[in-house]
Amino acid sequence: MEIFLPAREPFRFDLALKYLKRSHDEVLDVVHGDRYRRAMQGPDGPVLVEATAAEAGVTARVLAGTLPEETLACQIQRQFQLDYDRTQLPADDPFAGPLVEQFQGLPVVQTATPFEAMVWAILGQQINIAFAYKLKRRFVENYGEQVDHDGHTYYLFPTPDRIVMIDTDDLREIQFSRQKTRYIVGISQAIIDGELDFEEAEQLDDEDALALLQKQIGIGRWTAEYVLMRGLGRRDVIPAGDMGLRSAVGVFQGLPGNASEQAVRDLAESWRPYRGDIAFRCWFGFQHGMYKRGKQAAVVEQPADPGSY
DNA sequence: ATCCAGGCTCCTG
DNA sequence: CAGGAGCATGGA
Repeated sequence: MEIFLPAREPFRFDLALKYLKRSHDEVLDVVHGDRYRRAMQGPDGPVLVEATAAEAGVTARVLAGTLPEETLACQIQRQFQLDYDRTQLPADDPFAGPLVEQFQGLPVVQTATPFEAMVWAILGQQINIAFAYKLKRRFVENYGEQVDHDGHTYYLFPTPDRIVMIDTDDLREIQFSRQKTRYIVGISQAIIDGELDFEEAEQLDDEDALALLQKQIGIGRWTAEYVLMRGLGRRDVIPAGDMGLRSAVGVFQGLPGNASEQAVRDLAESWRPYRGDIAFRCWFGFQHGMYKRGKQAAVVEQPADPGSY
């Protein structure tokens, strides 16, 4: 089975893949050349799906297992925001403009599920990204179901049911801190108990959804905002407390250090209602060597060749 | 060794 | 209610 999914222009699948290639330790969103592959849960068990660029869109197919065509379409469409309008981003803004222009067509690449976004955000709290990826890799390889195809192993993200069964000492063993362990097991249990429901959050406006998520221990403002932005497709939510954003804004404003969270929020006011799109592009730019100190603030170079990281 | 990294909780004043 | 200490863990 193979289906064509049209994308609203501008859209660049290759840029999305570039974002996904940011770590060698990424084991969920696998990129082989120009192919995106991902294992996920289907109605009849694990499946492996693939997506590649096509003329004015994306082609999606199932490589292993079975999945209803509509489910496949929805998933890929959601992960790559194929139907989002990217023509109204703030092109004239001094900070956002270069990001809008240089990364035209880049969607806010979504995680396969909101749950995955939340766990990933917790893993990323207060540690460097490279190490966060290592933690995720060990976590996924140890506790995720696997799908073998073409001599390669693909992983599903661990489920809440599986996570609450894990001996917490085993998580310490793979270098999870006590807090991360507690937070991740906690939200897994909350999902099982129906206390935390992403479909419920889906129905709420940004403010209320953020408040709902923040009721969980370990989910502060940054994490909640991250989940809305990367897992629930909300375009106007920005994790302004983020170190990367604060650093980028600090460079932009010519400060000796990072900008404050408030300064990021203030600057982002003019990006409404696409603050999330700009924040994501800022991360992408950061990933590609923008925002180096010493450069004239508003001048942003053409992104350096990626793939090295 | 020292400081920092895609924060959070909890306790002060 | 804002601000900060304390936390927890590895990497540069």
